[in-house]
Amino acid sequence: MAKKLTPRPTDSELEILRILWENGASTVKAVNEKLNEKKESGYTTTLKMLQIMYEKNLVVRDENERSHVYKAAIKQDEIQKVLLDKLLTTAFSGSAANLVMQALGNSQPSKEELKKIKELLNQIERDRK
Amino acid sequence: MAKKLTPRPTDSELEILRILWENGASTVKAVNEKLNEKKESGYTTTLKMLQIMYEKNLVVRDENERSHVYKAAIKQDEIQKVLLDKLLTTAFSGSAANLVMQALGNSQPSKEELKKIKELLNQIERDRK
DNA sequence: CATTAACTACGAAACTTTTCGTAAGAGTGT
DNA sequence: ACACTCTTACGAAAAGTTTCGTAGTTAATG
Repeated sequence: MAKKLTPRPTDSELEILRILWENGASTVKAVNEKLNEKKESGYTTTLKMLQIMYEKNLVVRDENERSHVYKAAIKQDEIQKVLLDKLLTTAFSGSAANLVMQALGNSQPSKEELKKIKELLNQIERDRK
Repeated sequence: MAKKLTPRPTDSELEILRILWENGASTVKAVNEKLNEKKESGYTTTLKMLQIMYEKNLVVRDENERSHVYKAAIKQDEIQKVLLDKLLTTAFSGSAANLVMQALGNSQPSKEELKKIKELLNQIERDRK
């Protein structure tokens, strides 16, 4: 049975994962074009990154076509959880409430978002009982 | 005028900053001892880290005593904001509400914490009007 | 005043991550 | 078959981070 260790993408890897989550399965060319919207980056650099990510099982690829098609191998949720946990322990000393309050304070949540958050809070309280 | 660029501590630097935030001004020895509670780390390694952090202005130091005394040069809040913003854009595509909900979902906020969060939400709504 | 202990400074090795150049294969058109 | 283009593979340079050994300084102690 293959071991399943927590994925810890580096910053660059995360950038690429975001493109794959947003755009779905993509060729190296497509990923590279997206990357280049933000910053200059050579084609083979992107290729190499994807190859490394493939070795690390961060992505899967379909080699049937001449241009391989890459796809994120992990869900965005999972990485969000991993990174959130890490931030929580390293920068917030484990206090989720502090983290949440900072996040709310620093952002401009819409009315709908506020509502959804409140509902979640109510639900947590209900479940608690 | 001195330039003020966003501090981006590395993981190890953040570990040391946490110790300084928690324990206040500390000698290399004290920091190293704290570090060693978690993992083996040579004295000169810690010293070097603090020296590098000093060059980067992540810490200040008092050289009056033979053992220099280091102190975090940035408030924990500031770093929290920087890292939260980064996480928000890189992993949550900018959706603070999603981040907040994940954080609430993954943690067990106490009754008091829930209350504080609700109050903050109410306040945001009030200010909105 | 020599020895030892507690420090700092600093270069450089070891590791990790990112970037890129070059080679080679495969398909297309002449 | 030849040249041209698009693509992958891969080694290795470049850049960034972490760890540590060694040398030198200061202060205290016999």
